[in-house]
Amino acid sequence: MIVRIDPKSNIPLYEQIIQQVKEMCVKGILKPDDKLPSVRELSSSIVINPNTVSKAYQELERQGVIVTLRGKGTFVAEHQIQEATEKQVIAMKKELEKIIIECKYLGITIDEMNKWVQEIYREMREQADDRS
Amino acid sequence: MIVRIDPKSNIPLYEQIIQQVKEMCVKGILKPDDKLPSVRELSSSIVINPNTVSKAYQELERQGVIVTLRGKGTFVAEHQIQEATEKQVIAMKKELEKIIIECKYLGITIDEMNKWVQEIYREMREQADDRS
Amino acid sequence: MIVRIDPKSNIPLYEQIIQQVKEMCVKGILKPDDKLPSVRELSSSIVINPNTVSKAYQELERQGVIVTLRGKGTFVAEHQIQEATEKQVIAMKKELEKIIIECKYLGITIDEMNKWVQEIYREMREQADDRS
Amino acid sequence: MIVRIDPKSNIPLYEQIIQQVKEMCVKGILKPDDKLPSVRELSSSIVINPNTVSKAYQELERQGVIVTLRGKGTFVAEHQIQEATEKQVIAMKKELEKIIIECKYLGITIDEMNKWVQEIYREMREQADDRS
DNA sequence: GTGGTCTAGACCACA
DNA sequence: GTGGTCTAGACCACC
Repeated sequence: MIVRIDPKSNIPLYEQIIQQVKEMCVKGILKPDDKLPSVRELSSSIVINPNTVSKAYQELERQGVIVTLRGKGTFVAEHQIQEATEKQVIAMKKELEKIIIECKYLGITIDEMNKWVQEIYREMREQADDRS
Repeated sequence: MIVRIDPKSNIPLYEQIIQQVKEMCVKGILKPDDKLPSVRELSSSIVINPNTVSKAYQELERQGVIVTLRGKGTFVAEHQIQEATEKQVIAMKKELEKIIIECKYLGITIDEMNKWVQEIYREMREQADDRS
Repeated sequence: MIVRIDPKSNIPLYEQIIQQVKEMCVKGILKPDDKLPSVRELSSSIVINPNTVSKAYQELERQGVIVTLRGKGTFVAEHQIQEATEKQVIAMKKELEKIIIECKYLGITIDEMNKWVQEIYREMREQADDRS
Repeated sequence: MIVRIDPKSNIPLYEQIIQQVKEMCVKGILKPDDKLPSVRELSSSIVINPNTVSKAYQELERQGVIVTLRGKGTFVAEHQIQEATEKQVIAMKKELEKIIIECKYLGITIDEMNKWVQEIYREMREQADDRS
């Protein structure tokens, strides 16, 4: 499992890890029951503090993305479809609106954005298929 | 101009102001040359520190959304479509991907997201038309 | 707000803080909008690391017990009645069963336990009334 | 003797075994002088490390729940009602309070909890009667 | 070996 | 002033 961290980003390191793990799960690069690198392994491989990795793993577990088996390690959980709460839906919508407004200012058209969405979705499907 | 701030949100107050001003500009609620409330007016109306409003205005001016004329006040700038740099495009794409992944985990389908995009765009057009 | 920590307990320090804050909220010692001591204040008053207090506060916020206002501090949230999920109900039931079994081994009768429950409940009501 | 282990639980495996054995004793599924499976038998049947089972058995013996007769095997001990020390009583009370507070936050009423207690007690009696 | 917790101390953004 | 993040390094329980 390859994780790429940008220490200059304003996104917290642990958040970057969370996002990448989720991305890999969605894209099928990580499949249920796959073992994640141990806290120490990952922290030394990307040269950050073990605590930071630990925090990321704990949050991922809280979200049900991974499970930790005592003394054995950390594993990708079974995919479970959650039911989004209304709050969460509103939040996502707001996020989307934010992006659209930003794109408008950057002169990016809705057509371009639609193309991106298709791309992203295609990538998710393809990679998932490759591995199944 | 009505600004709604949520002090409990994890989004910085000054960021919330920036977003709302930009949103109003894009939706046509604020038009070029419209006058914005002064820092003191706005800060007292939403009960936050004037420094926070000031910071928001400064950032908005830096982005070319508004202009301040010394002694006259702050006004909405002429809409100028920027040319997005490659970095910015990649950033927006990444943001979009992040949302899509998140929605996937929340059980929100791509169709629903597409509907949202249509909604948001329609809202932007309609309100802009009302005012033109 | 007085917090008592037992560093010898096998319960994590941050957990002890969480429990005590919740207890004080339920008993009415802490009321909505009351300000909690800052991370630094509390950590120095009970002589533990600020990170530990921070972790407790973050978890409390995640649970909706408290809210943090950026740069202002941490406050007791409005009481909101959650809807327990089935999983949570089963977990609580299991916990209760565990205690009952343990009590059985210790020769504690069900009548004694019932008395405890009454006591605990009375304490919660009384203190809440005192403050309202 | 059927033991069900959840490796994903945050409760240590050896603790889960202890709890289940005690539960079965209290419910009358296991009676004094009943033979328990050997460490190897149990460890292979629930697919965990023999050391873990061994640890559980040792702790159960320490608590006087079971006895091991060298060369013969492990057996359920005579039920002996202990005299609870004050420390233990306080600890159980605290545990109970913790649960009640938690339930309060989950919107579970005291009436519901009382029903649970009745249920649990009934189950303990019935199964004990079946076997006597 | 694994993850969980804690300390000591630092820097940063926010208000 | 506030909380949020991160590092460096330690100890512990569990398997």
